Amino acid sequence: MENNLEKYVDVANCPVRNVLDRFGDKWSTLVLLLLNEAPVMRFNQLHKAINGISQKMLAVTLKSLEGDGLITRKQYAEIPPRVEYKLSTRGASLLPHIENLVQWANANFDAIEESRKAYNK
Amino acid sequence: MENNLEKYVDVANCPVRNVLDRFGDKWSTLVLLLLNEAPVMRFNQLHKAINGISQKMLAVTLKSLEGDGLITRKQYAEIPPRVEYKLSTRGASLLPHIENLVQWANANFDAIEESRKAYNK
DNA sequence: CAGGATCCGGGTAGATACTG
DNA sequence: CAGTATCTACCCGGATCCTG
Repeated sequence: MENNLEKYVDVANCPVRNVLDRFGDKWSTLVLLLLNEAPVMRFNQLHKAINGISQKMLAVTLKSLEGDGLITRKQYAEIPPRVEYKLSTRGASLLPHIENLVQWANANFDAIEESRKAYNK
Repeated sequence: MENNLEKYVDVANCPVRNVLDRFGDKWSTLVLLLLNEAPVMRFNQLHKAINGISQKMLAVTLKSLEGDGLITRKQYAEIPPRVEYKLSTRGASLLPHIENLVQWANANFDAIEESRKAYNK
């Protein structure tokens, strides 16, 4: 049993953590879910759709997702510039799992809220 | 379509985010995965098993998980004190989804690493 | 339009010391 | 053993301004 747990022990080098950290951040899942609803989206479209995100964080998030190959970025040589983001195959393969979590969260939200209240009372 | 996205828009009041934030943190998933491997675990057992976590953060994480009803805490009136943590039914219902993510992460880790290298070059 | 650069404040994790 | 208390440092995110 002790050995069984070793695989989780080394947080720094854990591949799971390394990957999960990416969409455990504040905005990544949101972007992925949005890109799953539309075929492509532009920067400002995402910016408007995600209430509260700053330009900076959207840019950072998109870069991170692009760097991981979860989304693709297509830039058109036009003026004004146009950039389209879409889910990659890899990103699409991740999405069902995220949606499962979303469903679980929705299904358990009320109960969890009650637990929290009872706990903090 | 615009309306379709509204549900993700309000980050502050989003139930999904509200729930996902809890185990999107640094340690929660790790604790849940560990508690899934053993029937019960004590504080120091977890502390040793999770390399790098501080007492404080373990305590905070356990409280949060207990507050959400994902784990249960059982304290024995002994000296020295003994406290056992175990997965609750609710926590157990969440775990399959986490494990799916873990599998996905493991399956895609190498490819993602390559993407990152290529991207940062 | 799609970002980049910079500056700044607050929260959060970590270290350390202490306790029932 | 199983935590709490306090203090500090750092990082992340937001705001603002600027640009190809």
